[in-house]
Amino acid sequence: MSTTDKALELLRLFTLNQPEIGLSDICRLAGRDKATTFRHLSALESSGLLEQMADTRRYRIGPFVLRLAQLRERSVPRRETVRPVLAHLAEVTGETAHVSLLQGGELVTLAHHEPKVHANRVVIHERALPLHATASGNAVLAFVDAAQRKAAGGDMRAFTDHTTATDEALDRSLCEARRTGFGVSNQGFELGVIGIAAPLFDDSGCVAGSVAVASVSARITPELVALIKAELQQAAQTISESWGGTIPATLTAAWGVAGTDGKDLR
Amino acid sequence: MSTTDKALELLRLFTLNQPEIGLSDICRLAGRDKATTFRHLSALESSGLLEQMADTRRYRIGPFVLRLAQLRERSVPRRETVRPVLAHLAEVTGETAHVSLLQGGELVTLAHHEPKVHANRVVIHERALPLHATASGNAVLAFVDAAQRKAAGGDMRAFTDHTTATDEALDRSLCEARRTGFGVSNQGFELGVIGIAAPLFDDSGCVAGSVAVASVSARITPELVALIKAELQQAAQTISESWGGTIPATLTAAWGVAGTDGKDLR
DNA sequence: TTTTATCGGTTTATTATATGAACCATCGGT
DNA sequence: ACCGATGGTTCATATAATAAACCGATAAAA
Repeated sequence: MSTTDKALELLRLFTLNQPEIGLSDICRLAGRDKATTFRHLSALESSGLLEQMADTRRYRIGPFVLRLAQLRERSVPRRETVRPVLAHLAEVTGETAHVSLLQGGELVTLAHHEPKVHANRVVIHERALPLHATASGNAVLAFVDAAQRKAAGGDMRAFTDHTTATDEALDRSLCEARRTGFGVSNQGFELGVIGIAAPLFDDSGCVAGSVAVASVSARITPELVALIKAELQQAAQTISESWGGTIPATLTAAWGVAGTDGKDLR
Repeated sequence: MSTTDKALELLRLFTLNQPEIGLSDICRLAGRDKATTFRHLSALESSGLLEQMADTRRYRIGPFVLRLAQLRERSVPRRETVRPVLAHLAEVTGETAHVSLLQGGELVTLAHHEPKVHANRVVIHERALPLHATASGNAVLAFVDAAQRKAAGGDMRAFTDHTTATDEALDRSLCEARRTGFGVSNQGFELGVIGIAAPLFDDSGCVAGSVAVASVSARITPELVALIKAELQQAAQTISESWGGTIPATLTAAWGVAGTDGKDLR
């Protein structure tokens, strides 16, 4: 591991709970020598990545990161960060993958990718997705606050016989989504289509959208569901990170324990 | 210079005009060896400060900066970053210093600092400052867009005989502010008080407020004005940087040529 | 087709830099 | 005065950074 790596690792020690840390604490947390750590900190400080408070001598994240973040936000469109992830998702699952963004209470599709392997595949519409009837919508609703959840309950049109068109049915579905960490829609939006979705988070710390795989129901097997869920986890992780967000601990926990329990889907 | 410094310097090469750079270009821009630069870039990439685009192999600012920036914004209140700067400003000039924020067309005082040396000093009011009549207001107005400038022209109350209370007078004053890089109010808000102010910029790239020194007019000398201007330059630089902004080139140029021309103030 | 130039990346002997035990100065509490 | 923290510094030693040369791929030029 290079010295630069070691120095940059120190940045990870700063968190919302502990945004300012002194030299000795940093040494303890990093398990490193004091002289070395001091040099690392000095380097980070001289670059503006860290700054030292004059009075307490503690260190905290410096102003330079703001400039870098601004540059990142202006130069890297979200659609582009998502594209390679969707391509991978579609390829390994053999199904259609898409990412949607929660904008003003609506779920709009940001990008999608269709697999090459199958002749019959799910085609993504460009209009807004109904929150109550889709896997993506459920994945998002399961993690928004009560106000937004309630707002979504206003218009619950039944697209098929399977649509969760009542408040009770939707609540059950969301509860399940929170338990497993995935939103699922078994032909609730379109007959013959099963969707599985994971929520996405951005730098605001809130749900920003979802990544989903829409499969042809005839092809679904427990193994495929397990594969899709595993890949969705990975994809949600990657995309959220590239948006400056983090997957909440409750969600990773849900993913951890849920395992491969897609037997009841068939 | 440490290796970490050298690696982190590379981050400065990325700009809005050139947000993505390839290895060879980075070498040229930094004037460094290719192998070395590659190692530096790899280190920055593995930490998430940079990322490499899979297709073009070029590098750009990575997602990790978003997390750091979020942390910075949440944990470092603007008032606190300003306090030590104001203390220094008040001490070396012997006059009252304050920072104001442009919020919704109003100029509100964020923090102020009074010197110990003088018995008679300027006391800062807590209510919003009039944009047309104060040095702070002029410093800000000189760098906002036409729409905001026009909006400020709506209410131009005359606080003293010296207030720039007409559109023409204000325009002249703003023109002068753009030329010298400082907003000045000679007893325009309060009799016996001369204010000198410099604009502040944040990560949005726009004027975010101003830093100002309010002096008792009886004490003003050309030397004091020169000192105040020099210190204000420094302060504006420091504060803007800590807010993720940069002083525009036009402003540094104005500061550069204007020099010490406070003779007409007395 | 061959040639040439450029790209991103890798190897390796040499050299400069990072490392950490011991040390210093300072502070707050007993 | 002492004790145990703190942040910071020194210097012989060990380790990691360096840069010339090299590799393979790609693309335009001859």
